[in-house]
Amino acid sequence: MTAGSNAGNQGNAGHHPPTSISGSGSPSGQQRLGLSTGGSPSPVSMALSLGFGPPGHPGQTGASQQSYNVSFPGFGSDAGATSTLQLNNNSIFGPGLGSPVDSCLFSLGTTTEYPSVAGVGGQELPDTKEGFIEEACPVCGDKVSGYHYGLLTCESCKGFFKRTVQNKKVYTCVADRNCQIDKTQRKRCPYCRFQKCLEVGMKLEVVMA
DNA sequence: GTAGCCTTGAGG
DNA sequence: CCTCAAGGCTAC
Ligand SMILES: [Zn+2]
Ligand SMILES: [Zn+2]
Repeated sequence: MTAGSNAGNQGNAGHHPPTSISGSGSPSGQQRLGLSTGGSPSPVSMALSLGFGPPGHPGQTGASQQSYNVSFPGFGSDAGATSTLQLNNNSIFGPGLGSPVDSCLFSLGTTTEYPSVAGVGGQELPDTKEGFIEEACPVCGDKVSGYHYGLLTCESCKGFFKRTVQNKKVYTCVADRNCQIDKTQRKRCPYCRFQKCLEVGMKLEVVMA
């Protein structure tokens, strides 16, 4: 459970939990994606299954639970690693938010990979000694401005994530929910952008807290 | 709606 | 007092 364990952990009731990433150790241990291709230069070939519980029925008791199921069946090391993120209670996609989809399955081709983040080759951790060489936002690839909602992201994605969660915005992908999120295309499909935000590990609880 | 900049406030 | 991140503000 590389991801499941720390999916909703860290009682971030306070403020800065682990800010001691300067040079050693893991920041907050937000290594949720089973990208542990330790030794496997495998490309990003995976199929993500986002399983939304309640499709958004008003009859629901307010959608007490929200679960994102991310599975990676195409990984050599971890065959079929499944990460489950469970959001109890205040699910953003609860009452007012009709989930755009019940379940969507999109596959990222071999050529489909993140901008320039360590991503496949490693984790989304800063890096060795000199601060973070990887100053690329894991979502859009823009320059990182600092830690936002659990990981290093750019200012725009920080604001986007904030706006989305706080105002409980609902987006809809006109395509097949597999839009490429780029710095220049990130405005194109907010749905896929937000999905990538979650996929990358941005924490909803921090915003809703 | 987007994104840069500023303010706030806790923790060290 | 300094640092960092959450969140507010606002020009575009
Ligand atoms: Zn970004
Ligand atoms: Zn899309």
